[in-house]
Amino acid sequence: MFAQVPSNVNFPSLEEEILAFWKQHRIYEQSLQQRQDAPKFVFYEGPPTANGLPHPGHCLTRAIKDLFPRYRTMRGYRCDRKGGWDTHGLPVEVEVCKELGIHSKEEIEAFGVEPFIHRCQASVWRYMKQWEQLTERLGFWIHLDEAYVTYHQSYVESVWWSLKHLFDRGLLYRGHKIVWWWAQGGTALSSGEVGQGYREVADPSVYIRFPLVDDPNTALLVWTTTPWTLPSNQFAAVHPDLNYATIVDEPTGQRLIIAQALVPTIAAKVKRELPIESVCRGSELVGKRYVPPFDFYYHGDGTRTGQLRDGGTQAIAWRIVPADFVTLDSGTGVVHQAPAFGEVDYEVLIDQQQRFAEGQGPPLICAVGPDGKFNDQAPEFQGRWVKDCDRDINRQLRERGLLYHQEQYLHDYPFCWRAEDDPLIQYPRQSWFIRTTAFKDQMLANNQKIQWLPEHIRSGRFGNFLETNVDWALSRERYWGTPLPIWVCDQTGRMEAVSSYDELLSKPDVQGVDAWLRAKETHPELVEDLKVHKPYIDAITYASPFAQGARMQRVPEVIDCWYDSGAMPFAQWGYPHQGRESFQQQFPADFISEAIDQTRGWFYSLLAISTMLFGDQPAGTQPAESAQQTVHPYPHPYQTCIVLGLMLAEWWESADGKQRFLSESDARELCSEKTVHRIGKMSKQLRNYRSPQEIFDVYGADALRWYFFANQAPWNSIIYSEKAIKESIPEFLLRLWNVYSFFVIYANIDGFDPATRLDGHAGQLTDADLADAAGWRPIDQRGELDRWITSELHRTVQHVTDRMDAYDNYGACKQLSHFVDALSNWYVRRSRERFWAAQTDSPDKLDAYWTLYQCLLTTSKLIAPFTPFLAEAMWQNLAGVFQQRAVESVHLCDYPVADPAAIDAELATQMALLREIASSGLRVRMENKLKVRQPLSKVEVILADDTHRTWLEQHDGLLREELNVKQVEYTQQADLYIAYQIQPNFKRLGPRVGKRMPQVKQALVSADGGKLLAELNRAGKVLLTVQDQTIELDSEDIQVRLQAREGWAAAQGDQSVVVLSTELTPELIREGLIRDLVRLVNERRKELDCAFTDRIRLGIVTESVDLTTALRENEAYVMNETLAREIVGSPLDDVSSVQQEIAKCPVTLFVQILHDWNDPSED
RNA sequence: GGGCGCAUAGCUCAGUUGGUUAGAGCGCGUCGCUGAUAACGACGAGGUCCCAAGUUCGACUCUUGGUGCGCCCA
Repeated sequence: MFAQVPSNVNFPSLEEEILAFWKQHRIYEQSLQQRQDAPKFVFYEGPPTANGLPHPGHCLTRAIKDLFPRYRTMRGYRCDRKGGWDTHGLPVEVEVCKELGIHSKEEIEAFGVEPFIHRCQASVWRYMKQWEQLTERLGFWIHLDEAYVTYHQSYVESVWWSLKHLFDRGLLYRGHKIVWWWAQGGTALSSGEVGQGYREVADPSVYIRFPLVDDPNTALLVWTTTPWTLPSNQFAAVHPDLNYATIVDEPTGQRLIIAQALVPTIAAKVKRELPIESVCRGSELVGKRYVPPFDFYYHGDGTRTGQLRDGGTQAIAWRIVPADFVTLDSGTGVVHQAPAFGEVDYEVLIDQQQRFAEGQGPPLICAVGPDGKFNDQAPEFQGRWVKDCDRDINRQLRERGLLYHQEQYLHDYPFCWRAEDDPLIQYPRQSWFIRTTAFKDQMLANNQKIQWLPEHIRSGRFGNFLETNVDWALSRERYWGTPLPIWVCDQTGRMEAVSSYDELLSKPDVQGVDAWLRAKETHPELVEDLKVHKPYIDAITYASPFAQGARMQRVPEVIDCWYDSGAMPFAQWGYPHQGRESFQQQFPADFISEAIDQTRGWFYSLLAISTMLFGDQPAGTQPAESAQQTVHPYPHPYQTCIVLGLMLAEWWESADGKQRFLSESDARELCSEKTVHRIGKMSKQLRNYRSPQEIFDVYGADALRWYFFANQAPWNSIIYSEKAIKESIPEFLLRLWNVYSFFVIYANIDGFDPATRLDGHAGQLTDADLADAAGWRPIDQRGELDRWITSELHRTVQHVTDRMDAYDNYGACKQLSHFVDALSNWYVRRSRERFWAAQTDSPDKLDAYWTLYQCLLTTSKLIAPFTPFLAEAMWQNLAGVFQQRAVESVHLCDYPVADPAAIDAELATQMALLREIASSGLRVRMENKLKVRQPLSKVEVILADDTHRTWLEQHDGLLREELNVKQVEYTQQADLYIAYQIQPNFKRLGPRVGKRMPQVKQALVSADGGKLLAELNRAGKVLLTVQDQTIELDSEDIQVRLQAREGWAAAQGDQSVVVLSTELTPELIREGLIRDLVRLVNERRKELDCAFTDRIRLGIVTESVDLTTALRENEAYVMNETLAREIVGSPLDDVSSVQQEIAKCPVTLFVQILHDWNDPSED
């Protein structure tokens, strides 16, 4: 016997039971164990950070990350799933700072770097519990207890190894980077932080004259909103392809050079005519020298020249340079360049430097200190905050006649998000870079080979990003991160990289290890991993190999935590210091997935690091002896990447936006005014989404998973809609559950127990496993309906595996839904009579049970990767009857394989046609208000073609039942009911008739369809004359449409027209009354909570003669349908009655349950 | 400002190498079914397939140019 299935199933509590079962029986571990020697399917976990709470977006990534490994495991692969945690970086530091109530780096240093990083290390585990709970509850199978952790010593040392590798090959170098700098706090801000702090402010907008050296009465006119950068001016940039005008400023007689297109704009600003004297191309201006507004640098270097690489000499600075970024959107078309304070300006400087021989080019000049105050190179302003000097600078320029025009300029400018009054400035900082640009071609080649989903990522967002690659700015001037493993000689400045802690300790005359030892003594609880972190690692010095008596000291920086995560393919194993074999086996990954925001994050860091370490090397790079690597063929380190869309929140808010509701019904109930439906970003502050835990508790993890998988392609953005999640229950989960429950109810009633019908091993309960069971017949011996649903099942298996092999979960889910619908709404619906049949062991009934049983077992395997809980619940019961003889869990089964022999395409077509006819029939009934309970004498069907007619005639039993008619006739007199409309088969004829298509169409449509078809049937072809040319058409060249004629109770489908006989005889009417009666009695049975098998006594009191007659004629039928042992025409004593109406006549029903009836064999 | 993506029913989305009647689910309405039943079925209303031009016998689909929205980057 199967366990009873509750009809009001509670999925969340069911799931909790399944979780306990998996844990107790170690199903996940077993699923790996039994694939011990199978081919690998490699999955990489993109590490989340556990110092924030998991939110719904993480559920999506974790669900997708679970789906494909589960699927591949069932398909016969071994898929190890090692977890991972990202633990370094600024967000962790910020969290700790919040906790301590401090902000700036000074405050951190005052607090002490040592206790600070202790807190960072503790903080990264703050929400560990919640993450573990979410992971488990969602059904995400992954080894969290063996997860890699980016701060672990072994991980850090792997990263060190890779950096040493790059350093030794000259790919890791020190340079400058222009950063958004919080001068008061002494720190750079990430772009995210900068983005938070934009505010609209009014800045001075000034137009300054830069007189030409050769022609002091002519000046470049430049525009800036940051006068304080003028003392650090190095160049003026023009666009080489723009036209520049020399204009005369009449009051002074001075000439000015500006972009020709901007002359009217400038003229409007100064409110006077600016006559153009001459025009030239920007390229003609390039190289001209000018006098900068301040001579802090100019007085020493103004005439200095340097050797150019391709011969000749040139002034190192204060001349016009070409630049493509110059636009006509604002300013004058001549752009002031202060490379210290702007990224593009800095690139101009680098370009210029590269034109000169080594050491001859322009240096970076910068009159401002890291504190944001002018330094000693601008003595006049020294010690003053730069922004405070704007006014004085302007006044001075005006006095010197250089300020041509001044106004106010409103624009967005970033301020520090932690100190609102502090404007940020762009500022050059020394930084370490990885020369990724040298690998651009290799990265592009690697990228070409990656299977991106969606595909456009390859040449789109990701490809473009690679095309515009700039060197990776690796270092961070922070505290909690992987320390940059480079030690520098305090005398020569020469450097070397170190690849492990042991290597460091083996250096000559190592000192400073005691810093860690002392810390460990005072805090024995400190984890050993901290010794490779700041400040302990900074304390370690050793004797320099470069100079006698010199010491090697580590550089102060830590690295970008994106590098950590990108190093995970090898660092998760501690490679190459350990885990060499694991790395070899688990590289590259077959599959990874994250959301689209990782394009420039993890997807890039993985690809860049892997390409540099394990890819082809660009010509000219020196292989490092220390790290000979095997070159792996592309793609690596991942072959397939699903790029998930963003997850959005849905909520309702009041017109003023003050009240927010998470569901429409709440909004209606709780808000008096009209509410607005909103879709937007998830926001912790707005609290515009429910926590995943709430969703699990109310709807369950399967509902959430199915919603994610089945509702849209994964790369589309997805709305975290509670309503839609809720709806996935009736749409799929409950529909399948009902079929399953139906099966169990009747199997138990009839005592259909597969376990008693089969001896020995039952295994995975495949067709082959069940073939020896008593009463089991091969599919081809079963009835049409059984063969049809089996064919549908195998077709579904085929399509689902095809889709899943292509990483298309959405397509796979559609197939699954379609199958469950067919199973529920056609197979079970049309088979009900067979399950109710009295004889419990007729071959037909057993066929029905075996067929449905096998469909359900296979479905539970098919859905196992998608909705693992429901799949397991079904398996535990359906296979559970075999106890130890069957596989313990559906997740230990192989994924079903389609048997092509079981797929019957013709039968599928025929059944589809049958369903179309049934559907049309129901429609005619409705249009003519003939309810289905009223039997009708006849339905006539006209087919568009006769191919399947014989089959249909043989299977009209289904139609008779479904449509409740006595007779189905495939009529010969089609012309009476329908007209044929002939259309060309455009796809087929298009290439043949081309431009004549409109005429062909006209000819066909206006022809007599009936005649044309008759001719076609007779001769196999017809001739059509169009524009004096004859075209021969065969039956495939045309499409036939049927059109029901007016005046009949008819409905048309694609392939058929159904005509209903609406004539009602008294006999038919009486039969209809009986069907009504049966329904009312059964409704009463239900009210009385009858068991399915309870027998009753029935009393019927009515004055309707028709009904009484009908009852007399159909007594046996009524008794059978209602399980009545006796029917009387009078009230039953002590039995409560119900008052009903049949055909507008009052009827009183008495239903008495016969509890003493206990012999099921009697019927 | 640049890159990428999206735009189809009230909502969320499909739409397969261009083929002439553009679909699904939900929602809404009507009707029906009823021992799977807090399910289910049928039908209906609802579409300038964002706009414009082009290519073509034929464009939701291809090309170009716009408009709007989103994301990433500046």
